[in-house]
Amino acid sequence: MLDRLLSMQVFLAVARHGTFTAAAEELGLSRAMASKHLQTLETHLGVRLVNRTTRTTRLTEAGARYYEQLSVLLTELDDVEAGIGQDATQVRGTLTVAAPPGYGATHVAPIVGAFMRHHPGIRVRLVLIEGQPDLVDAGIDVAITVRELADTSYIARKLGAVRLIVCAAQHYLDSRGRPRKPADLVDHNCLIYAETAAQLRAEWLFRRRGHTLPQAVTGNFVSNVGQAIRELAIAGGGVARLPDYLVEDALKTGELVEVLQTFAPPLRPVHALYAHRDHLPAKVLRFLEYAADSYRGN
Amino acid sequence: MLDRLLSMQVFLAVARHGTFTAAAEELGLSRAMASKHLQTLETHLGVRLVNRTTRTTRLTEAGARYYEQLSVLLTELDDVEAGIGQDATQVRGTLTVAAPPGYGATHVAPIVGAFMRHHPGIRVRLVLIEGQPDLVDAGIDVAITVRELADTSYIARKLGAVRLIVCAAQHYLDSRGRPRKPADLVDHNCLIYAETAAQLRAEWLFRRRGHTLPQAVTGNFVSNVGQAIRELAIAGGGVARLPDYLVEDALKTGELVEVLQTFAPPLRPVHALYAHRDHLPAKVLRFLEYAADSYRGN
DNA sequence: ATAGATTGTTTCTCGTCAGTTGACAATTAG
DNA sequence: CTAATTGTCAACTGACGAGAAACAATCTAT
Repeated sequence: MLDRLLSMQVFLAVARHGTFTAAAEELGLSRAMASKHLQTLETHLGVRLVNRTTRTTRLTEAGARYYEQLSVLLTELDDVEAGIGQDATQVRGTLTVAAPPGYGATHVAPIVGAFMRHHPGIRVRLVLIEGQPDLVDAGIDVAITVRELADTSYIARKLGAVRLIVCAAQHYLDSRGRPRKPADLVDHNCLIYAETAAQLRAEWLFRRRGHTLPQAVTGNFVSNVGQAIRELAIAGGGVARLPDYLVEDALKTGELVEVLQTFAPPLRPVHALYAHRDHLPAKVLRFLEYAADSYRGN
Repeated sequence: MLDRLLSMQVFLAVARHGTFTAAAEELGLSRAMASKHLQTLETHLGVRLVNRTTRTTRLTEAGARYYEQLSVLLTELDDVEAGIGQDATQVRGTLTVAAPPGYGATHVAPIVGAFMRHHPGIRVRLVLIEGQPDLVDAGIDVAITVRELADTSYIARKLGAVRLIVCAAQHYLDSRGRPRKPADLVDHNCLIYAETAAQLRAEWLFRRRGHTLPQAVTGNFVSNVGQAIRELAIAGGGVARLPDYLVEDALKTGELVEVLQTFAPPLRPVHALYAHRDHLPAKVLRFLEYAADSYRGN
């Protein structure tokens, strides 16, 4: 089957030039193929479109009508394709970014805001959500995560890392004692962050003599909301392990005090996740670049 | 290259059904081909149109916009094609018929008129012209001829025949004598019909003992307009050989008298000529049938 | 848990058809 | 008359469209 769209273009070219040879040349075809295309089109429609002798071509009545209607339709189609194609080169439309609530509000939102100032036409939907949603289902273009990568098929681009800080309120430490080494945590009430909040135990990683070793901890509280853990820790509820962005204010004001700093737990990576890498629209590509630059620049 | 139009239809079907399998089934393709079509389309546009996992499909922003615009364009295209296709089945538009002036006015015009009464929507342009014009150049759908077929590439359909009548005015015969056999014509002033009016001589065919024999004739008048020859003959200008439809009135009134009737010259065929036989519009097909029926019925 | 069903994609193979080339018939120009 | 140009037809060939089967991912059901 010949490409019907090409057949139509052949017809339009023949109608415009009045000759198969010129039409074929314009479209980069041989005369023979131009002839075949028109014949196919006529058979498809069941109507002769062009009366032709060896020296003359002339549109039939049906051909003239077809020409008028088809030429506007095909130019409209070109316009549509050109308009759609701009998504590949121009930042426009709505960009949907997902991020964890705390980190999103403090770190992602400023980046998004600056990105929007650079691209006035863009609209952004910032979704603050715990856990790792299905990007396609939720219509998310880019998801920012601050956890180790799960086993997904998403594409990940590393943006930076956050430090996990073990900390507690000063008055909690005064009453319960300050841990000096990771093993001391077994005597403390540890506030645990967990996605599936079924267990009241966890393993926190610490660096010791060049090795990363897990330390089992338990406590009376578990949550998938980091801010809840922070508030509980400030209230003296126990020892928390939280990312720096959640606690840096509290550390400055003295509401929380860092402990076990010399056993610096490994950095937790910040990734941008997206569902695929084919034909990404410009809004996504540019935002990924902008976010990466922001992390490098800070 | 995959058929781009089909790729678009695949995209629309996927958008509508939300699944490749259903879309492929609707279009009679395999899942594999549906997938390829969409990929090709996305590559062509440079934009991803459908985000898909193994269980979910969801239009991207560009895809949603493309769907809206494309669906109306493709239905418009269908409408156009359906409208054009009607030329193959419905009698409509303008039918251009060519005929010799005399014969056209007396015989073709009535047929055309009856045809128009049967098809109220049709418009007819009846071109009365001597000679044999280029059908394509002149935009003629059907040409009626009353001559032997020239060596053309046109398609001919025989409609009937006219009798060539040799005749003269009575007072001419009284003064110059009445021819009794074809050879007697050499003593008469013969009025000659000729397309290319260069020669004052011609050969008229007569039937004699089962054979058709030419008789050379000459005279002082030649024309490519039959009616002019008739008027000159009525005025006593000489012997004319004219088709029956031109002289039947004059024969009834006695203005002209037939001679050499027993040597009945061969019938001259009436043909309908048209330029091609592929994809004839209904207006032409039906008119050809109608004209043939009219000749058979009379 | 485990197996089965269904999704979209990939890989591979095969047969066909799109497209070039070259000749042909018809026509015009010079 | 020759030369050039028209659209079309016929033959050839290489690429690519299309189906089958395997695969990876996911949901359902037992």
